[in-house]
Amino acid sequence: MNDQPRLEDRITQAAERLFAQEGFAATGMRAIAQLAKVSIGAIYHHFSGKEEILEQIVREEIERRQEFLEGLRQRGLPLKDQIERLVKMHFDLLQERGDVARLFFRERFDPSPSLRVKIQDLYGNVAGYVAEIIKQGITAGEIRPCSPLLTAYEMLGMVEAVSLRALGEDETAVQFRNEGPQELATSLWLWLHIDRGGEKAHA
Amino acid sequence: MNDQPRLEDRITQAAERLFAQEGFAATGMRAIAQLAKVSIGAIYHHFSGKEEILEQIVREEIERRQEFLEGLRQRGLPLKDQIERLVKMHFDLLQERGDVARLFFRERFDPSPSLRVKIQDLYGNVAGYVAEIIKQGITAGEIRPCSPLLTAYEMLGMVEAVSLRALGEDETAVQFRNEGPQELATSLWLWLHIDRGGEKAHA
Amino acid sequence: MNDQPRLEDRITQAAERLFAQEGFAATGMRAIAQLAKVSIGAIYHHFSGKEEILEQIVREEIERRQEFLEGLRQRGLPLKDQIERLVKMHFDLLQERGDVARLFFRERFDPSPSLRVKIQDLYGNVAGYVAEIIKQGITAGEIRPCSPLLTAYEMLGMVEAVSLRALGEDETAVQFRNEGPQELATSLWLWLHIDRGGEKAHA
Amino acid sequence: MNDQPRLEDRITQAAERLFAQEGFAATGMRAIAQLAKVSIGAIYHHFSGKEEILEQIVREEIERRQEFLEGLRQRGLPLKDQIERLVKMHFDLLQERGDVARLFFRERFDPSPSLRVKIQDLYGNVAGYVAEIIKQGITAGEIRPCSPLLTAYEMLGMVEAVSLRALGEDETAVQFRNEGPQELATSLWLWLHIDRGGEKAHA
DNA sequence: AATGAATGAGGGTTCATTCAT
DNA sequence: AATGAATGAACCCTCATTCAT
Repeated sequence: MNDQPRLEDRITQAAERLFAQEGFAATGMRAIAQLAKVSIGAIYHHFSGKEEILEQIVREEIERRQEFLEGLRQRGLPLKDQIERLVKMHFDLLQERGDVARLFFRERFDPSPSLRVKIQDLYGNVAGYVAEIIKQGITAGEIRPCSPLLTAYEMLGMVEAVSLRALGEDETAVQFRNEGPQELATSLWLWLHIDRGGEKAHA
Repeated sequence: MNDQPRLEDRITQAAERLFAQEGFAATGMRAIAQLAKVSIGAIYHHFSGKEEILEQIVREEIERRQEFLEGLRQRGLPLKDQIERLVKMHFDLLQERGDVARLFFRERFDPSPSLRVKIQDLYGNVAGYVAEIIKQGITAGEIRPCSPLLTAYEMLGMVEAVSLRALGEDETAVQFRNEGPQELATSLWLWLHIDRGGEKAHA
Repeated sequence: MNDQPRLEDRITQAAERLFAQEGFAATGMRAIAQLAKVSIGAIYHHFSGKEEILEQIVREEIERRQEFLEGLRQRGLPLKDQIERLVKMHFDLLQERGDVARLFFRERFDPSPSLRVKIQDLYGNVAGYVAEIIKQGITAGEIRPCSPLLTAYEMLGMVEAVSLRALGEDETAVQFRNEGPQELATSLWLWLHIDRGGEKAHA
Repeated sequence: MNDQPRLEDRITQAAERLFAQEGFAATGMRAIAQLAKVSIGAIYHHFSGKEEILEQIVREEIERRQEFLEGLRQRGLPLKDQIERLVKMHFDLLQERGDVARLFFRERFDPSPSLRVKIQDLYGNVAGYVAEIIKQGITAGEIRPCSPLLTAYEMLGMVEAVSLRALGEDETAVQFRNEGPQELATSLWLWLHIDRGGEKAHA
């Protein structure tokens, strides 16, 4: 029975998949128990209820992204590269963990406050980090003056909209998947940075 | 008995509010009936089921936006003004019809295909229209060459991200509500248009 | 709109078909209204409810059979022929009006007393008539002494069991349909009549 | 809590009674739960739905009768005794398990195929067994040549018709209950067997 | 720690019937 | 006579959760 990771992880992994595929509301505890090969009772030994499972998933995802962002920050890369990587992170996460990404997009507007707040925390967290980058860019004279946080939301919104549209299998999705990351990175840089020393911004 | 709008409208209005506040899945027919002051049976007399109520809400919203977009197109405004108005439309819709907006943002990623498809249709519809504007701008030499559809999604994503963050009552939300529309319009124009005749784009 | 028989008949005909095909409980008033091309309200103008429609169907069927039995009685046929015709009547009714026959077999045991009583009346009526024939046969010395009513039920049971098994489309049903009437008539006569004057009963 | 039989049996017993008294379609799960003194949920814990309860009832009844028939066959009784006991079995089952008998008679013609097929299986099973007895009787020269299956249906039909009429409390029912079994056994034997060696069949 | 039988409120939907028109 | 919108109780079933084992 221990041929798998810890029982708690089996539960969150099963739940993650089902929440994303079927929806949080539509996923039953029985389904989670079945997929995790665990008894229903066992779930309630580790979690106080369905919502707590989701909370744990969110918490783990927050940590995962924070680690990524922290790593990015510490590398001291040029601004342009940092932006490029941020964009890439979104696309990669959507490919590797598309289920959970979709789950987040959906539950971000969940009516249950406790849940929504946690997911929006994650979002605010990422936005805050991006805003920080922008602020530094402004200070360094690389980015045109603007409201860092507002601009961060704009950036994230752009990336998300394209990423999400890239999820399907239709022609547009495929195109977006192929061209999206590069196009986004170029667009963003073009939009943010200050054209110095006569270089043509739109060259 | 006719001191209220048509029964069908009372139902959709009640459903709209509840779907947005509680979620589509979490909203019961009984709750809709109660809020609409209608018997459950009456709902089924006008709609084949819960999903059809949502369909109607979506359909109406599509029509509402299409009318707006059509009106915008026919006015023959300068490109910059069109974009400004598009942005404003989003913000206004979020204030006047915040419920339905939230509903759409949430259910856009619902796993139930019938639901998702309907809402994504609305989104694709708007995106298509924006892409059309962009294409015309490119032809007219006012907008830098780019993939119109991808850029449309970027635009909509930017506006949405800011609009959504502007929904709450915290300090940031208030700020976004005040500065957002103008900032977005400026940003977008700055980002899209071609700097001609020696004007400084970032002046 | 009067391109059909009386509205009342349209209703009973539609109901008859649906009751037989779908079951009494499973048939909705809306379905009857639809098939009869009549409004629901109109049905309630002519019948007090669903049960009364069934009652009317039963009543009509009772009359139909009573007419047949009355006609048979008045013809003064030899006993053997009367039995032959009784058997044939069952088979014919099952072919021509199989729906309603099945309906009767089913609802004969319906829990609703008012309904059951009516259908059992029909059955008792037919049994009484058959018992009468048997009694006359005994008096005439053509039929062996026996309890006429009990024997009548035995006879009807035999015929019914074979008729019902003959309803399907499987091999056995087809065989029963082909051989049943003759075999039943022969069997019955063999079973009932007194072997007089040295004729071989089992010849 | 275990002062009663197994919960599953309580459910089938309650359902059996209600199905018979009220009809399968007219019996609600709530009523079953109430009579069985069980929660609705518990029913669904043991059965996949209402139909499965019926299935189980049918299955048990099939087994009960098969055991009886198997026991009868293995006793190696004279043919006449076997028939006598078959008839008696029907009457006894109608007294001891009148509910389920009525249930079967009614639902045998239910339009829902899944239901009908299950019950007709039971019937075909019994008929097949009776046909087997008849076939052996023919081979042994004790029964006149005939189509065994058709004759089996005739036999069962006779017995059933009398049994059913014997169910009520009116005068005829009482009479049938008293005289029926003997009269049926005598009739059947008279009808089936070959008069050998000059005995008078109708003596 | 782990099980899974049991709970019963609530899910969406259908129904026979009523009644204003 | 005829309509069909409206009613709300009842339908079968699923749910998250509890608890004796």
